[in-house]
Amino acid sequence: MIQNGPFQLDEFIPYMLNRAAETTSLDFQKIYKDSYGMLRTEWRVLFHLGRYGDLTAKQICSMSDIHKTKVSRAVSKLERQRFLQRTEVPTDRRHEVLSLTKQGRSAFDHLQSEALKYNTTLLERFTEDEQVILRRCLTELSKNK
Amino acid sequence: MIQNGPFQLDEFIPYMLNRAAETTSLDFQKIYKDSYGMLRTEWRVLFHLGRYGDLTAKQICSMSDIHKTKVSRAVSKLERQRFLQRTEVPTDRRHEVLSLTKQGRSAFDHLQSEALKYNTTLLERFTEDEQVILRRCLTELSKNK
DNA sequence: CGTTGATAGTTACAAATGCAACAAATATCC
DNA sequence: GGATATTTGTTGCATTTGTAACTATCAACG
Repeated sequence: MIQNGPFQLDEFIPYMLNRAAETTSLDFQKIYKDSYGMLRTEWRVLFHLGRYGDLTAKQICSMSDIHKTKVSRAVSKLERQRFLQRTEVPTDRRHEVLSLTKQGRSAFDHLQSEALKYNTTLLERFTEDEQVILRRCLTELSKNK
Repeated sequence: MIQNGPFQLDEFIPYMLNRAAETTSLDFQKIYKDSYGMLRTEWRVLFHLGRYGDLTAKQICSMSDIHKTKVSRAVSKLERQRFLQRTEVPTDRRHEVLSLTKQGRSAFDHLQSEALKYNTTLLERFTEDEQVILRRCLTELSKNK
């Protein structure tokens, strides 16, 4: 009952990307969810702060393309759980610089090493050349033309 | 304030996959949302039926890894909008075979050609070899180990 | 100044989702 | 046959999300 034509659903790139993203994200989610009760957005905010240093919410939004309401809520929860703290910028009180607490830094260090391990298991199925191409394609596809 | 070490957040595969998936899915979503008021899951269910012919909800779940409650709700809405119809299987009345109506087939034909066009614009940035590798990687990464 | 417009971030409300419990039909095993 | 388990699909409820409206601060321009 397979239809004819050149197009195949299983080769539709947005669909393939979604499946791969869901499979790998849900898999890795177990780690930060079980260890720290974090949701995906919280993990990403933590990771941006750990990776790039202190940032404002706005900067995280721009870098990640996560919507500002999601970032706002993730920041609130991470603050409540003492993973980060806010500091008002005196020169412009609309901004708040976010920085990891000691506890947040420790969680990041742990999760970063877990992420590294997980990334390695994902990539070891591919050759070095394939890994380079995959990364290039994904970076390209993330750009909104 | 960039940290040291081999690992880079922007090379974390689940993160890169999610960004690429969101960018492309939201982009293509405009088409089926504006034309038919469909949500992502509804579009996917429609596409499975159009591509693979009549299926039960269970089969769609297995093929797509979409949760059965999401499929159940998408099927209800597609039925309400007359894009598909259910037929009880006499030999096993737990199953219901889903099939596209004339209207559902017409929507599928339209959206399939739009999807083909969109897919082409996504892939034309890459060489033939890169496309093959990308597809292989995504298929591989969709498997749960 | 003072009005207007832009920016950072929060919140209210409706919609979508995930989980667990559920109903109904069938399969299994004694 | 009959108790129990399994499968298919739906529903209730709590959580998460998206949109739009909102507050508060700053910028621009007369």
